[in-house]
Amino acid sequence: MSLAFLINKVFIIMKSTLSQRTINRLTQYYTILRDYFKKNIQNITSSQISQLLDIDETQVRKDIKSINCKGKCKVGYNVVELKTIIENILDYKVIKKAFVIGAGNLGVALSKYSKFSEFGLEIECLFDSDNEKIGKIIDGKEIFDIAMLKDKVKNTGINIAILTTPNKVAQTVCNYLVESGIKYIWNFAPSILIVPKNVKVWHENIIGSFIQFCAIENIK
Amino acid sequence: MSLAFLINKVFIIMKSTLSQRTINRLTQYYTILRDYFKKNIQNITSSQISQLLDIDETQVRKDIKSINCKGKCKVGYNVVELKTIIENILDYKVIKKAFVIGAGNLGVALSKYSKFSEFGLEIECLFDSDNEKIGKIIDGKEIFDIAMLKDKVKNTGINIAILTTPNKVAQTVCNYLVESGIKYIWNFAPSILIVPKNVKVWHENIIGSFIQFCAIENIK
DNA sequence: TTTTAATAGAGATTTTTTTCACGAAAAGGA
DNA sequence: TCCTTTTCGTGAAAAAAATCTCTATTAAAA
Repeated sequence: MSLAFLINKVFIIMKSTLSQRTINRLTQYYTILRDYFKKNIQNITSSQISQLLDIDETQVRKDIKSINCKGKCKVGYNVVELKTIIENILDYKVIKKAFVIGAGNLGVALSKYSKFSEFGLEIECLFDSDNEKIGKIIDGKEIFDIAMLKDKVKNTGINIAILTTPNKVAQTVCNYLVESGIKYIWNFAPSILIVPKNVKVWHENIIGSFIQFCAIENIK
Repeated sequence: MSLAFLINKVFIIMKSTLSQRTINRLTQYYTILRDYFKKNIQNITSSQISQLLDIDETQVRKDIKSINCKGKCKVGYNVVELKTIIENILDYKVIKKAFVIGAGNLGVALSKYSKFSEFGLEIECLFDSDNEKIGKIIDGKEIFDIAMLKDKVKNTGINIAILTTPNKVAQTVCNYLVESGIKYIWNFAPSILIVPKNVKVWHENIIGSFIQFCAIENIK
């Protein structure tokens, strides 16, 4: 049993015991850590994180403890160490290739978004059904006929799709994605998709998120 | 004391007692209700919602109870009624005007996104500092010099900004937004913004959201 | 060297959220 | 009309999460 195997095993065990909420907060901490890292700041305290995110100090310490990162009294946590641990636990550096489905405004914007690669997400290519769009190149990524998806899945082994089609065709396209072998769907359409148990959907309900913001802050 | 006033008061009281989690789930229920409404389905049961969203049945009923919507045994909830109540509580139909800051790919995509208006969000115009972009029209909305923001805030009374600038200038631009009178910032840059207490920020950390998806589903 | 102040860590407590279990209502068939 | 089944409604229990309190550590000042 190699060391790498053991370490990987530890990570798997740890990640599985983290609650969704903790994972969410870790991504928030990570944002700050990137920033501190860029500014060459070496240490960060739980109260600094706490103030920036409006999260209880003890909560921050508990989260950090839960990923086995040790802090130093009077100093705080080492920025590089904490950042690296979060990267490893949350697989920030593992390359995840995906297809963008729908070459509309959002699909194109996401395909051009260079930040993704910093976080391990690489867009392989786009798919659309519009003949006007098929064949065009977006930032080095070709737009293919959606009919070719099945082959592409087979040839590349990629099983993540970023769904950016209009609402009304979302379920139809989704069914086709499933049929083509896609296992993970990051859905930007504001609709709930029905999929088999072995396919996972993550809803990125942007407008719903804004409505939440308005409701919580009572924006009129 | 008018009826409208009383009703409004009841909504305010109710909204303030709703937890963030409940508000989040209500936006999810709303997505389904829109869909059922379009398909002309008249009733929906807690177990249908529960199955679509993988949320406990009782939880769904408790949430719906918390907004004073009554169901009927053996029938479920009236789709139109429940939809309308959620719309009223979460202000789906209240028009909220906003500025888009940054006319890059994302800023333009959001400005062109026609769905927003269905949910009460209207983009007034865009702002950028790039002379190449200033003066152009995106879907009927002009791109202005960011230096003009202060005046625009004063003239229109709009106090919501959708921040889509690159990370490295986000805090600088944010400071300028605050100075210009913006009170609510919907931030798409993956960085935490420091603002005064009277300004509220809502972080839409898209890539962080994807990382969460990967971590929770253990995508490799 | 000693003292002080800042900060992590850990256990206990409280609060919130979710789930369970059961009663009541009501539609539809016998 | 009565029975059966479905589904809502609700109080109690359980689980999870957040917060509080106190202790231990350690860097830096006295």
